[in-house]
Amino acid sequence: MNKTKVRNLAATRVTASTHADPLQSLDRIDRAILRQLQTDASISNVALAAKVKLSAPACLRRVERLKESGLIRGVVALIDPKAAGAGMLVIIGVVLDRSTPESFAEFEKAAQKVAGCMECHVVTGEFDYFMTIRTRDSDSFNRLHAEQLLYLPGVRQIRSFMVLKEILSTTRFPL
Amino acid sequence: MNKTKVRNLAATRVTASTHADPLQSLDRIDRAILRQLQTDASISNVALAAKVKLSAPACLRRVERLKESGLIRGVVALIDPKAAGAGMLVIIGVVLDRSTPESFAEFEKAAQKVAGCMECHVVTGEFDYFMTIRTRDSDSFNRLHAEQLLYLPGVRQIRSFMVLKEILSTTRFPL
DNA sequence: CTTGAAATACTACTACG
DNA sequence: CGTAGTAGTATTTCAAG
Repeated sequence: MNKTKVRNLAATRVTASTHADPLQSLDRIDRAILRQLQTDASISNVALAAKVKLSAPACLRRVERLKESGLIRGVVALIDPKAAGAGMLVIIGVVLDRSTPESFAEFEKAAQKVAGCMECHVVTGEFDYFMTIRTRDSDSFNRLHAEQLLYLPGVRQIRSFMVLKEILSTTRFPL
Repeated sequence: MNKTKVRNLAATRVTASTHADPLQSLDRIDRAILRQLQTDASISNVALAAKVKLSAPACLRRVERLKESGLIRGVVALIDPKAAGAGMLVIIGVVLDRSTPESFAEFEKAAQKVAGCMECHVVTGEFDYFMTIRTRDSDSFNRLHAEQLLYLPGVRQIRSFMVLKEILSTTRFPL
């Protein structure tokens, strides 16, 4: 009885507050669901329900609540880069010529169109941007570098850090 | 009839060769499937089949083949970091004291245990490693920095690049 | 080796207690 | 939240290209 009350409260808080720390308002079961779905979301709802020791409808309701609350941003298939012929990863530090809003906007617009660009972030420190780019091999990166990166607008300097070994690369979020 | 021949060839190559460029051996339908699943894998198989203009069983077989071939590494739920109370992203460049195998191994082992560490790569250039870490805010990062990062084994220097704005962050692979 | 149609088994989903 | 019932889906079988 009391147990039920606590669960409802927890579930309500999720949908209510998107800010603060929504993670704190998740109970043990919600966390177990998120952990599982972050690892393998192709699991069926009944199997998931069994894992978290819940009935199927109750489990489904929680999953849908987590999606609607925005905590689960989406469910996607991950492609193995190496198998897809893009085993090379390069991290790029970019310094712009001028630090004007126009300069930044122009660069960002162009950067998103760079083939294989997976990430692009504005950062503090000695660089203006960090980008990560997936490509096939050093030849293809060299081509990309010469044909696209060097022509990005307003760029003063580009420093490339070739990734020799990927120790860790996860989409999983610690709960 | 020629069309069928090409498709068969394509499908065979996928399961056969994991190297080379498996993407080249995928036909139009496989690419459409991958594009869709990378965007939203929560779609039902019948809906996916309709999108790629195929019968449900045929579509399901292709999806399973793509999984078995390793091209689809997995299907996962993505959590919104901000909603999960980890809206801050920091990129860290690490320089080790000594460049010995033991030194690298020890660091890598410890780095994977850092709370919120999403990526860790060995790189060429002025750094030995790049790591990306998700955390709540500057306070929590400062704590992490003082309590964990500074105690990573064999570290000579750590340079932090705070991410001010995430322009692009995708798991989607260009096909 | 693939495709699509039909049949079966299972699952998601709804209504209700 | 759980139980029971319904609708829809995944999955297998099989015949055909």
